[in-house]
Amino acid sequence: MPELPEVETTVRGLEPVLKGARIERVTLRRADLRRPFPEGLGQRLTGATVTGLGRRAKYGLIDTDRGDTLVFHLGMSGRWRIDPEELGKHDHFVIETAKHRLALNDARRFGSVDLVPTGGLAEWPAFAALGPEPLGAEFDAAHLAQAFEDRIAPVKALLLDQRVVAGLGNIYVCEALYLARIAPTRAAGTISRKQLTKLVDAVREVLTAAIRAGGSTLRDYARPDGELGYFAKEWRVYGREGEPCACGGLVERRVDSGRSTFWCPRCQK
DNA sequence: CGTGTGCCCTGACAGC
DNA sequence: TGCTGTCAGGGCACAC
Repeated sequence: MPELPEVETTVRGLEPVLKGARIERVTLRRADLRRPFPEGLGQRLTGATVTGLGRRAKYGLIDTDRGDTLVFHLGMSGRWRIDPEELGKHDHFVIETAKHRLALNDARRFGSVDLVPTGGLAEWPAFAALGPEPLGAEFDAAHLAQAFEDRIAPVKALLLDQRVVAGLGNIYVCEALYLARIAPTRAAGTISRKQLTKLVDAVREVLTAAIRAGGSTLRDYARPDGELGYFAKEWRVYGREGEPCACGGLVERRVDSGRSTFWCPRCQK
């Protein structure tokens, strides 16, 4: 369930297990995910020591002492399993240290793994065009005003555009728009500065709360059969079609090119 | 360029 | 150990 908070949760779960550890063995159990694994990935990682972990947008970062960063994306169904008792058919990429075995499990294989020079991450093609981190100082009303200027596209579509802001996905965009009382179909360029400020606050609030809730799933992540999912009970509109909103309206759902949007037409304008 | 659509892949459900 | 249809957090190629 990987949007920014889930990737952040994943990275925080991996950190105590990987940081400072030497990678003793790497196993590729198939040739690709969304794309082929990088050439020589196993050799290039084996023997390296993990110096730190991080996150950019929805990508997890594992830095090594060889000057390379392992960049992983969880796609739709990816997750790391820590010390699984046995490997399953979707455990495609396995890293072993002296103490632990980590398996990147991804049933739908929309995820990816890359090895990028740490110093060149910012220029790496997938990162070069990314917008600011939504929890960082660069993401503010002025930034959105510039990104939305003269745009007639629905605000939801622009918030999902990683070039505008990096890390939001379908769920948290719905949630943030709800908190900001902005209709997802609203033409982005017509939103007032005051509402943009509210939207920035809403994005931050939703993500922060989700990361906080994700913290409670860290323990689960550390289990071999770790399942996710305490975030769902905090959703205000996502997955709640037909349920009452606090304003007295009913949550509606619409589908655009196969993707669901949930919102309350009564209080989101 | 901006905008909208469809596809990659597998599994979980609901309904029959 | 049914079957079929629908849906799922992302990202990208492509058409207009």
